[in-house]
Amino acid sequence: MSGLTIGRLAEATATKVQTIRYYETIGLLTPFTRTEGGHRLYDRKDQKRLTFIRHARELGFPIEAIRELLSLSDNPQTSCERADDIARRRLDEVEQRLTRLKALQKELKRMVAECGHGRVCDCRVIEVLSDHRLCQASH
Amino acid sequence: MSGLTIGRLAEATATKVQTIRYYETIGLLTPFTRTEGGHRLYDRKDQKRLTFIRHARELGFPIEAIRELLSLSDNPQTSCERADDIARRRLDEVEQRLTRLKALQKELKRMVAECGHGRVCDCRVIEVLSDHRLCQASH
DNA sequence: CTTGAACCTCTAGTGACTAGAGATTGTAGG
DNA sequence: CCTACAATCTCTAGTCACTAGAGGTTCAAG
Repeated sequence: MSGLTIGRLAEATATKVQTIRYYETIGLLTPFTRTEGGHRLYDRKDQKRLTFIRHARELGFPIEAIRELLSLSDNPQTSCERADDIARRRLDEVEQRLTRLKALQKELKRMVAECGHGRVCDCRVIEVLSDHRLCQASH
Repeated sequence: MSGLTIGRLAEATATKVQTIRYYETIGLLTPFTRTEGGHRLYDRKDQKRLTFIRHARELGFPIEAIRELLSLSDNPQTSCERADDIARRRLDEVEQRLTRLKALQKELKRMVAECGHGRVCDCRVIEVLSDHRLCQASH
């Protein structure tokens, strides 16, 4: 009997069993076959595909982008312009988030640093939250 | 007739009408009264409360944390230790995300930079996604 | 008194999983 | 061959913080 069970595949790719099944329901990853009893069986190709999916997810690509990247990957002769495009868009997003998070970090740091550890009525954390004008960074 | 309608409150706080209603269903913000016909009416205190909520959301505090911060704010004589704690936890989260996003940024930048704009079979984007070992940063 | 904007409630959808119930299958040991 | 029991199956619902829309009612201006 060749093929990995869903449990083994989950182990091999550090993915939860339910997640793998979820990818099947949304049409991202179908097991190459099933046992007579209905258990899923995956082959090496499936495993590679899942690795690709997980890696892209780790980099924060949304499922729909991954769907497109997979279909590009399945057609190696096509131009890689779209892949490039998708990656660049993701990079833009990441950079926007970075900018925002840095502003948040600054503000939170200041709030925490200025808290005198006394009562709520004197608390800088509560005070700043009540009044945006007390913020220095824009967020 | 005193008080703001939901629409005016929405305008004043740059919040969507539905979002304000949502905050009511989860018990975060109740209008101080209603018209005979059932329309919500908000007062200044409600507006301040919503401002607090929105500001905290902008800083990424989850609703449950905001609920607690609000109740602290309503009891100014209590110690601000918890408020401090919540803010510090949020700061930790933000810093963790920053670290991760910086790693993603690095990896995506490299992917995009190394793409030769040719065919998919030679595409660095696709190649890196297929094989995590090609990544330099851990993510 | 009419018009039409603003409001009402209720339900369902988003993204990417995650959790659990209740039933079936696979496999190792006896 | 039988028995445990782990692993798997399907199906449904929950997560978070909204967002969108249907279908109906109220309010304010003219």
